[in-house]
Amino acid sequence: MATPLEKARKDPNSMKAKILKVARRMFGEYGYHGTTTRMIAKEVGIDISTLYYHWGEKTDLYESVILDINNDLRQKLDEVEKVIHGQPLARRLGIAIDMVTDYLFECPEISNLVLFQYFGKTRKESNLDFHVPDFISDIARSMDLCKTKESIPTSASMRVLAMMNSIHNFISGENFFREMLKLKREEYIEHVKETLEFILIPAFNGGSQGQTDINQTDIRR
Amino acid sequence: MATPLEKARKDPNSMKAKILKVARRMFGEYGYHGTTTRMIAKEVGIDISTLYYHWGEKTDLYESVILDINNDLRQKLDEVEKVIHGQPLARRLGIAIDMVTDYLFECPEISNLVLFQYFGKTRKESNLDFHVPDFISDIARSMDLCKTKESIPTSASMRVLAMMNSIHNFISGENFFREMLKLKREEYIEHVKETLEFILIPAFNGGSQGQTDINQTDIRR
DNA sequence: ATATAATTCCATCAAATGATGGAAACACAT
DNA sequence: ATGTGTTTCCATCATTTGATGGAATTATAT
Repeated sequence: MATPLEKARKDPNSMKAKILKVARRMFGEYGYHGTTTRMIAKEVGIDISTLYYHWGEKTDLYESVILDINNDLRQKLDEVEKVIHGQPLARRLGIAIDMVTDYLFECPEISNLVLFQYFGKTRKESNLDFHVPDFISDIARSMDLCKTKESIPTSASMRVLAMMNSIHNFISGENFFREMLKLKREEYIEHVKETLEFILIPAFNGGSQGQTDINQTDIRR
Repeated sequence: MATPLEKARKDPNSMKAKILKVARRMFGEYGYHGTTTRMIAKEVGIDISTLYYHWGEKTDLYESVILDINNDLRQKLDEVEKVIHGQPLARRLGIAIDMVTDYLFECPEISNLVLFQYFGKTRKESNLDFHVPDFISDIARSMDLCKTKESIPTSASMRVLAMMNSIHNFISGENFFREMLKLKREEYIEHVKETLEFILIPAFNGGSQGQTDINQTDIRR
């Protein structure tokens, strides 16, 4: 109950929670430098100083936003893991894509912020942790990419990153891609799921079957 | 020979070209709002007003940067297409991944800016075109996803986007991912190629072979 | 009802930022 | 050398932006 973030999470009707919610969306849309404290305050309908009263500096608010969405995503992935546990791999993947995609389309700011974290720089470097997120190892294990949660091969981490990013890309890029392809929201979502299944399932579900006669070096040279 | 961009491309030693080069990198790293005209000018080693003299408003410079990287990327993809033409599909993919990845690791600002275009918003909306880039249809045809360049199925466009974005992700995310996985640059690049092959080749190279007994609805339900 | 603490807003600051006018410096043809 | 057009920099503006002090308001406990 110490930090503002914990207070916000405890009472979703509190002003802290309202601000956090708006801040998530705004930072997600415009990035750190693209979002001003005034934009957030205006959107919430409060004075800018009220925002500072609750969250302190802009960097602190941003940091809380990052912690918050990481927490939400983690929770969702745990939930998914419980549902797919014990199923055969292809089915696990299919369900996971379905659930995660639906969830992220409801909270697109999560994908936005995750990608900003990965690809963007801030003028003043932040001191947020750079360590391999827990959920990456969890997913890796869930995808049969490794046995124990402790020793994850690098290639397994890379594959999980590729998978997660593919999903985030389509969520974050909805505005751009959907306009480009002239699709309605529902159509787009359906196409996203179809595409993700097309790309991901063969790879993780024994994709080598289709090309056993071609070795790696041969492919590139 | 009319626009500043054309002048800059004509003479790579001109001040316009120098500024453009730095602007590409900076906008790529920090995004539109994260980059100030002063940052660019300082990095070039000129006064800020010299920058304005050559490129006008910040938005104009940014627009030129976007046009420039799209042009470069397009050119590279044409080059790749010529090399892989006529090869069997798996090999085409392998070579394309290899070449494109190498190129983008040399010009990571291209990936950065492409992703910013897709995922980020600017406070004032830009008037840059939203149409399906030509190269998407070219790639689609090259991957046997459609017959003619004119009628591209939506799913084909989606698959091409998924493929391109997967590559961009690893380029743009190098700082974050490489630090996270404690890899040297060369190791990282090699892992990226391996991962991209792992993910992409099975899907486009008849990935259905491994799961012909599982129909779509079955996978998700 | 009154005292105390928590919350909100108004006014304001200092620094950062986009942008420009005009003087100096430079290039170069005649 | 002189004149012309180009390029560069210095000084300066108006806005925007992050941030804060302090008064006013509201909630809460006694």
